[in-house]
Amino acid sequence: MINIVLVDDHFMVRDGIRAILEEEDDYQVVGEASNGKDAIQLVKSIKPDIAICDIRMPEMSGIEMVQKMLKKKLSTRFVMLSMHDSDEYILQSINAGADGYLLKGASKEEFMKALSIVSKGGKYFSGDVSSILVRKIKSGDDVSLHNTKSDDGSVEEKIKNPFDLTKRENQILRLAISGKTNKDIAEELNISRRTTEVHRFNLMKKMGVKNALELSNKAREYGMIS
Amino acid sequence: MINIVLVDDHFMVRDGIRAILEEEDDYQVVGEASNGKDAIQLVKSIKPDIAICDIRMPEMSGIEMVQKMLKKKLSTRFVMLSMHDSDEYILQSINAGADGYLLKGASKEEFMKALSIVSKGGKYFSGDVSSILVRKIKSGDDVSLHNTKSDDGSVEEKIKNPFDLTKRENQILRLAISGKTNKDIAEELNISRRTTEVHRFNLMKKMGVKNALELSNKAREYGMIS
DNA sequence: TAAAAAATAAGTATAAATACTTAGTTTTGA
DNA sequence: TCAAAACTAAGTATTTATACTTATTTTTTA
Repeated sequence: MINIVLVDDHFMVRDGIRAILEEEDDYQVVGEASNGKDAIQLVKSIKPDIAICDIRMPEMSGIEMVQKMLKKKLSTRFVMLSMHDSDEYILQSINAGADGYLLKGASKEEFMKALSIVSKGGKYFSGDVSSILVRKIKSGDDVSLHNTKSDDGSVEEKIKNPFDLTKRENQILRLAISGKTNKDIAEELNISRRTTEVHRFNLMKKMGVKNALELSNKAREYGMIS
Repeated sequence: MINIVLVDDHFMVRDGIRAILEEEDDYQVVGEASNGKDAIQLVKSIKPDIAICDIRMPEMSGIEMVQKMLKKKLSTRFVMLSMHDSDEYILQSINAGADGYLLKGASKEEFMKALSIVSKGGKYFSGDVSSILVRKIKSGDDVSLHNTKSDDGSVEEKIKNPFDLTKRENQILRLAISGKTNKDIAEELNISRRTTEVHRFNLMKKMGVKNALELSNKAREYGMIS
């Protein structure tokens, strides 16, 4: 019997997965959580074989959650669920140490296959993940698969911040994306307009974009906002 | 017995709702569809009491679907499901003629309450809908609750196009939002940069925004893109 | 506490966006 | 078919963004 915990803020999704798993003899749902914090407590106490986790959740993302849990060296394996077939989510999930990545629109068959593989110690990532990895590696990005265990806490920062933006840059990114001009931002942060311009220039360079719209789109693509 | 059809591209959500409804004696799921086109055929042929529809779906949005179906004067009532607590989705749903609006994160209790009300001929909209309506009305927006039945096909246009943008303006909106400059757009469309500028100026005025980022944000907010 | 990183802000230039107006041409729908 | 709407594109002016560099001060952290 494989024990499973469900982590998703949408009860309908949890119920859906539960319904599927209840039809299977080898699996049982032993717990549910609707947010990352509860999930951490739950997984620590009941130590399921697999935790199926939504990526986008209020407060703490599924990816953050997985990282935090893997630091605790639990035997639980993590399968991420996502609405989005996003390169970056898949990469972040791999880097965070997840053992699987599934789209919510996946078929029941794919879903069960993934659970079967992961429960046996394998890894399953939906979509054409290998092509994503190849593309990323070709583009020169460092797709290091060093699973967690970084002796410092730097991974955490990295995940939320794929481009190594500083605190100020992040702040200005958000304001810029909301439609504020450098002048507006400068006033809001009580700094010079020129300073704002420099921060914006730097963060755009870091993210490899050439105007504010691309910045907005890339930030969205990489899940850096909302 | 209340017959229900589920329309959602995520099978897990469909299964979740099915699981909830199977616990209830008064409800039964008589059909499922994963896209708008299939749903229209399904609803036409089996005429359920209620169709529970996701808003965001590939090809045809749930809102579009509801409009098309209401033109056919079916007795089926529509409850919209959405991940987003968006003013505009709620308004669009009301305008399209939906009888209910629920968030996917709603509790089982709220969900059942909504179905009960709608099945009895009432309307249920989750969240503080009244405050949204008040706010919209105060802001001078025309929140006309004329349910469908417009003798012409104009409603359809309106829903997708809350700001009465022309075809060209819409085209340029999309390109502008993707990060293209007026020059890029002009080249792509084989028109003068000045023409592009005019179109952009006009559409920004129509949408009441003062820069490209606000344009992007508003277009997203109003579900005009992806 | 010294070195690295981050934040600050100026200079200089160019490109692009924004804010309109006017006006000719083409499409379209009643 | 003919008026309205849409598309086209020019003029003019101002503001803002982009693309850097250099350099000082402040904050972090090893």
